[in-house]
Amino acid sequence: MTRTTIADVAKAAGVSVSTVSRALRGLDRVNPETRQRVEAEANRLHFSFSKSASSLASGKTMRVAVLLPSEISSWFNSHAFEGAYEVLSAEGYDVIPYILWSQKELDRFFQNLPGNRNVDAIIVASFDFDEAKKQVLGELTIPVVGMNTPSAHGLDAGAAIDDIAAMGVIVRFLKSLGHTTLAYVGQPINASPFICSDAVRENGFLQAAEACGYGNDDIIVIPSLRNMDVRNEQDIYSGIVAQLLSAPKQPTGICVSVDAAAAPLLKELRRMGWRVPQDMSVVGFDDDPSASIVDLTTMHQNPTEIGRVAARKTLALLAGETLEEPFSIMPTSLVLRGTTERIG
Amino acid sequence: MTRTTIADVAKAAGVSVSTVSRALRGLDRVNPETRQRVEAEANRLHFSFSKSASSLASGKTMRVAVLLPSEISSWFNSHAFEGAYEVLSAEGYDVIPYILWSQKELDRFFQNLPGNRNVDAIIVASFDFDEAKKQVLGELTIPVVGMNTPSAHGLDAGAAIDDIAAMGVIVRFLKSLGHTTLAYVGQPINASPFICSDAVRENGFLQAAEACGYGNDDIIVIPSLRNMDVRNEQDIYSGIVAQLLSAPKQPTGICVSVDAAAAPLLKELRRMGWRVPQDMSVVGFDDDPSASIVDLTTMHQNPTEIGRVAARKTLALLAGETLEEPFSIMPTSLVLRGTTERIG
DNA sequence: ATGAAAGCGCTAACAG
DNA sequence: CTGTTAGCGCTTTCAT
Repeated sequence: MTRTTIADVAKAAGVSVSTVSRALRGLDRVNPETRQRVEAEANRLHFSFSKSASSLASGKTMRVAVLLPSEISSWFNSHAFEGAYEVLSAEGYDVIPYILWSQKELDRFFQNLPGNRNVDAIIVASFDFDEAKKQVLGELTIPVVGMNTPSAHGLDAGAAIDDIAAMGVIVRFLKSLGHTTLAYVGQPINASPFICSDAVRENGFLQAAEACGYGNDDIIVIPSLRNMDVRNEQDIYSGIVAQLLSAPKQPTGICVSVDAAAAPLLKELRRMGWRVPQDMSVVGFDDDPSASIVDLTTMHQNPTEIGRVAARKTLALLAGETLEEPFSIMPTSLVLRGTTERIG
Repeated sequence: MTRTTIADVAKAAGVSVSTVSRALRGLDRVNPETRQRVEAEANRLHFSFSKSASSLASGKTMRVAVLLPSEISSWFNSHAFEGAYEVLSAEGYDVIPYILWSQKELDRFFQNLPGNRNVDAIIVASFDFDEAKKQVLGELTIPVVGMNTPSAHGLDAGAAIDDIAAMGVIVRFLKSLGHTTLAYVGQPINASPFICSDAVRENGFLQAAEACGYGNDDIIVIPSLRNMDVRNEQDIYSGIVAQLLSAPKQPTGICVSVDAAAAPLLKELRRMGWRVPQDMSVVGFDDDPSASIVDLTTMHQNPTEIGRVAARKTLALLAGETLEEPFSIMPTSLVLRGTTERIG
């Protein structure tokens, strides 16, 4: 399996390198017979193009970067990545994840990628950037597309759900069930310094609650614990339950910002003797596999599809097209399961 | 953000390209002052290397491919990938997933990658290859490392759990609990034509059962349904439960090949009126998040660590080192939770 | 329809 | 310590 180059194929087929190049890439202006011969030789010699050489010569890298905050193993990230991969790989692109755990790595990424065309496009998942970064992104000549990024600034396109509207649906649903006191529980364990759909959702909760006539005393917000010392999960959730139960007005309708936090919270709530849904309704967000396991009422979203749509926009942009609708709002829907019930 | 090349930096710093190259790559034989000046200019001009040019010139791509069967969003795959990413990216490598859903894509991968150094190494997750592929892999001059691949043939190194031994532990545990009739439930929904830890585990179950003195009538195996028509999940699992309950000798100890299948199975079992663990013990495999949610006794493994170890071996191989222990057995441990109980 | 030639941006000896 | 000289393997005009 010694490395064979296009020159080897050319020699074997008795043609020039450029002919081989054209033939193998399916360009026109090459005699069918010649093409056949070339293809046969290429095959025989196990030839394949060197991506580096191709991209150096052509200026196209056939690679797109996908920026992920914190981890690729989370439900959202892995599915969004997969959706993007699915459509991009079909067009021959390599899709390279860049997992950015910290600000430092973000900086490193920004320092290396932009300048010299190392990728043809960038897809960004979930996180928001500071103004300086947005600036840089905006100046980039390659397409930058978002997947559930909270802001469009600096991006050429994007696909995202409407967190604000979705939280509105949840709040109104809870109100319709007769809950007069509501709580919002932020993602308890959140290592990433970037993700902020959490903040957006909290905002949506607050707005909707106000619009629905809930007073300041009728709502309680338990924020994300970003910089806390490491404790075991159990402690974290019982702490949250403690806050919930010790509120002046005990909430009966709980919005949890992500399903992943809902399962342990439910368990803790029940351990403390509360009955869900009889005493308390709980609504999650995502509809990940854990939601169906614990029979959680939750806001459904489809990250795979978000990834696909983002990738399609990327492809269009790469093809030089102008998007009629650069930023798409992806659908979301409330799935009613067993953790919510009419109160009273 | 116009593309600046190493030549621009050289001109700006008043030195030659090769000096810039040396300076920026941290090689010795460059005057500290010169280096400073070069770095300053590079910074000012937002210079960064073109990977394509570097790899074309140096022969190193600084990229490693990770072959994944079916999906990157599964618990095992996403974590194994992440582990590999973690150690590889720290050394400056891009790590590129290749998700192979079908034989066709596997073929395409084999056709494109091997010949011309497009990656420096390949890491393969979970799946086994046919002899022809192993042959090709073996002939490859770049390192090929496995993560939980059932066979070592064609690989230069690997990190994997011992499925056979782990199943032995499960079977003996169930026996110790007094279960006289056992069942093995294969992964019910399995689109991939490659994964086969399933088959290996089934094998391990059979071997251990025999070794423990279980007769042919004392065990029942419900195989993976690979090529079945699409049905809803519910139906699939109730079908399994039906098989379990209609067996001549009804099993009381159930081994499920993956946790992901255990949660729905448990639900279905209970829906049919069976009490777990009182009437039946259920043991899973993986210890993924669903296991702790449903309080499942299961065999724990750490895919992230498997990915890390595989990546470290890859790095060592890339550095030309000879591994003292090319193939490592990764630890596994039975986690006792609430779905198992002494029978009778 | 095909070939020749000039790079793409960088690394790697080899001189100096 | 630094510059010169060749390529790496391919694409791309431009001729023919």
